[in-house]
Amino acid sequence: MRPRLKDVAEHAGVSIKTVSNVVNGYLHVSQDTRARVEAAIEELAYRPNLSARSLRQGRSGVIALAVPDLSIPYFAELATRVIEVADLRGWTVLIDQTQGQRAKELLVISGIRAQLIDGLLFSPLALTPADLAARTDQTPLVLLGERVGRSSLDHIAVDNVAAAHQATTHLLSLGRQRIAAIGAQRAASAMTAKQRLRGFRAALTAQGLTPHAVAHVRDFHRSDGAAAMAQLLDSGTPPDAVFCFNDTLALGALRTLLSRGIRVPEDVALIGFDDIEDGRFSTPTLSTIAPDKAHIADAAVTLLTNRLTATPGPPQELCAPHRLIPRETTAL
Amino acid sequence: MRPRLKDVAEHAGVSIKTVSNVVNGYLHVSQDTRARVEAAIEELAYRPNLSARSLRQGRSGVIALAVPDLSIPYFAELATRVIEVADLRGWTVLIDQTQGQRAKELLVISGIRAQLIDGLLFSPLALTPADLAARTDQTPLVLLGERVGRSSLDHIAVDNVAAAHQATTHLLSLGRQRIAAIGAQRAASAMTAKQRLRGFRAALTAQGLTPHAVAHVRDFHRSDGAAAMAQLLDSGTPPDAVFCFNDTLALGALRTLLSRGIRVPEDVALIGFDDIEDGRFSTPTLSTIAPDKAHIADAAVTLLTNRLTATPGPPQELCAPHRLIPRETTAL
DNA sequence: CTGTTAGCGCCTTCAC
DNA sequence: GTGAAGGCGCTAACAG
Repeated sequence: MRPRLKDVAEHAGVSIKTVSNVVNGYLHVSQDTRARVEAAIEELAYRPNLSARSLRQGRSGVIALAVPDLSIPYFAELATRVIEVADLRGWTVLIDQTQGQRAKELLVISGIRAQLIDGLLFSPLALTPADLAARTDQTPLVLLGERVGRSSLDHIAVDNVAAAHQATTHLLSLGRQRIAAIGAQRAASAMTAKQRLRGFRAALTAQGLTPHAVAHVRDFHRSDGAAAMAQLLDSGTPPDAVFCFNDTLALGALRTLLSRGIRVPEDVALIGFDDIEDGRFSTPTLSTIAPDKAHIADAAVTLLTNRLTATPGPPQELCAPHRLIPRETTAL
Repeated sequence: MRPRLKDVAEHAGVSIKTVSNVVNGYLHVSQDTRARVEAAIEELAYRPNLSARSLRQGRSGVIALAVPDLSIPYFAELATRVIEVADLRGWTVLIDQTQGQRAKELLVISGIRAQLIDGLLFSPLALTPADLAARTDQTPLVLLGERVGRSSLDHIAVDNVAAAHQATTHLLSLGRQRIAAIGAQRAASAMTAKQRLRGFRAALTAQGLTPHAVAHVRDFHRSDGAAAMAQLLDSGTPPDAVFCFNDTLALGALRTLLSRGIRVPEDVALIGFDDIEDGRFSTPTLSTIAPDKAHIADAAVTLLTNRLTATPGPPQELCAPHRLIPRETTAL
């Protein structure tokens, strides 16, 4: 049996409360008593029962991070940051993977982890505004990535329209004219793809151009990018530049181009989005838009912390910085 | 205030026990009563308090997965699998990142999460056998990856020596003679590197050869692989084949080779270890040893589940399957 | 500065 | 098939 507070108290010859005071770092304990209690804790290898503490205090110190899939580099890198930041602030992070499936995403916001988690960081893919609006669970929630409709929820994301505009403008600055996009999605909930597509179109329109082509994908995976690029190449005039809506799509597209002997960037320039580690070591290295992931993670945890401690205020919509990182796939 | 079991009971006009029976799916509840209770649960949006349940039952349904860093693709892919498998068996997974730092790894096995987690899956990097032997916490623990000394702990890993032998033999089968390794590590705790080095040496010795070179690295990151390859190329005769102790090292090495105009595999053949997604889309695609990650994740969760439910038996040492996947970096 | 008491919400035991 | 009572281990409130 694990030792309890009571056991430590008996062992040290003090009351339960005193042990509790020592464990929780309260000040008003004499040097001598403290030392005796600490010795008893050490000797019995006492560890506080976090379930009991959580029940008593009404908070567990655990938050959940719900993402589509950790094997997607962007989410893995984001999770890394979130866990780091959370750890610094004394939170423990539990991970839920939704695979972007609406059923699983609904479960995540249904309060399935009631009183196990104090708050939830959530990057939804399939939820509709109605789904979020219909939520009854009261667990504080912060959305990462696109706002899902006009939800009145805390939220942190990059400005996708502006970033996509910037990526496209970068391709235009190379003198390219036949600019295609890879990554459009038909689902009504695919806000990220829609916003990046909007920025892409706007940048072209500003120069009096129209998209050379817009390839749709199912997911943002390498294989989708590879297939989409193959399709672009097989149907009519090839593009001379492509904006891929994320880096994994771009790396898949790059693979297709190189395997067909098409030179990058000479024949086709390429830019992605996310700045994942892979793109810094591909050949050629991948130009990209880098969202400030550390900022996103930090802001997300901060928003949640505020919801849990500060007075309730209106939902916050924060915008994380991003920057263009030109690399070899757009080097002249 | 969140509704409690008692509130639901009053609302439905039954006792607490009956509601509890419904919530926990017990059978002996009449159809009618069950329906009334379910309606009340729905109406009040009742969710069981998991902290209270956990305190009462002595188990939380949460396990921890402790890995060095989720932004390392191998661990991200492993975590994905672990979370999936755990979810299927009703476990929730919480992640601890150690950065391979001994202090953090010690914290992980110190029982810091006592009674919050029911068990721990742990992939240590820096711990010594003595550290593990000195552990006092009783939380069931399963080690992933190399055995740390002769610890009597549950454990699942691939046979690194055999796998490294196989990778090296594959390079030899191409007729290469000047075969180098990248990934040796000096730390006494670096069991993975030591075992792969052993398999590498053994395969060469079996053919009457000696290593052309053995490059040491600090971490198994792309940048370490790139730097190590640069060093190999700058010091004497270049190798004609290289076994990198993991895929990220190999992708870093590949970057260095290609950026110097060295042809892969014509001039230098390359093989990695882990079979991460990136290697399937690099140009050229990366030959590798693929550990069966799904098997590892499944076995790990199974070992832990057994510890938590079955009678205590001797620690199990399981070996996960692996296979050689030849791709373009070793294609003749 | 230290001790006592009550109760967080749930599930299990024992009645009925 | 359902109801009542007690306690899991902890901390807050209140004494002393």
